Amino acid sequence: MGRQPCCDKLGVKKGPWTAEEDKKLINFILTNGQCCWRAVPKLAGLRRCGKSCRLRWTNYLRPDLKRGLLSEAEEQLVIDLHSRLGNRWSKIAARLPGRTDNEIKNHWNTHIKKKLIKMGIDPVTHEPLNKEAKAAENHISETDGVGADSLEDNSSTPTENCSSSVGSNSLAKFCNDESLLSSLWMNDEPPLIDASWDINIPAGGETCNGISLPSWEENCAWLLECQDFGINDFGLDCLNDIELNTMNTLEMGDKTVA
DNA sequence: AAATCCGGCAACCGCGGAGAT
DNA sequence: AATCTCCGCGGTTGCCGGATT
Repeated sequence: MGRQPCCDKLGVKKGPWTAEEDKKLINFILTNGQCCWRAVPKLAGLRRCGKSCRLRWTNYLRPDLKRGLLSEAEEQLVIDLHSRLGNRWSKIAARLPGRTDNEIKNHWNTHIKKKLIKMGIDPVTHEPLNKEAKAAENHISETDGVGADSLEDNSSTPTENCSSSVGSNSLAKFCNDESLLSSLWMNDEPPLIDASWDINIPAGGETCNGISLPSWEENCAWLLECQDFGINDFGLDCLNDIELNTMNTLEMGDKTVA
């Protein structure tokens, strides 16, 4: 049907985002919330395509993002979810507060995959590698059903699924964490964080599934540190009082810490 | 110290789904 | 029902920094 490009390629900037662009995007989203991404670049004064803005926001600028390496618990959760959902990174990410699909995907490809292979587990099927080889020898196509679609079927309990698919003690241990897993599999919809993110910033230090959520202040602190610009540099003249107070508090807090 | 290699991660690309018309 | 538009997802690419030679 001849799909149109997502944006006018002419005059659209690509590549790494600058601090200035980040400022503009943050400023715009905080002021207006997330609206039509296609319109964002124009309204925010950015020479980017809407898609790029959305990606930058969701993967990097969102204040509810956690930064840093995945914890052991998170990693195990990713492994377990992957064994059920396959490469549905967004679904997996929805169950890990403060993590993005891109982050999880990258972590999977760079760390977890290797880890599993080292442990003798096939990162695709989550079956022991030697068993896989055997199955391949016999041209058994049983594993066809282990893909993502079959995983949609939540008829089996988490523990059943775990014990059958894993040769890893640590993963099995993790799967026995009933409180965590039950909350994950109570229903098809993920708890808490699947709802689209909006400007309702948590007060801070909350937890979800035993995994601590970063506070708005922590995230902003990270942002401000990394971008190496202060609140006043943001040019957030249009922020409302609450937002400005929050950020000012943060800035003061940073100074006391430092 | 310089060159090369390699791993990690941010960002891009293209496709499919969903809603609107 | 067909078409259009937008959004979100997953795969892939390419850059950057650290490790190694």
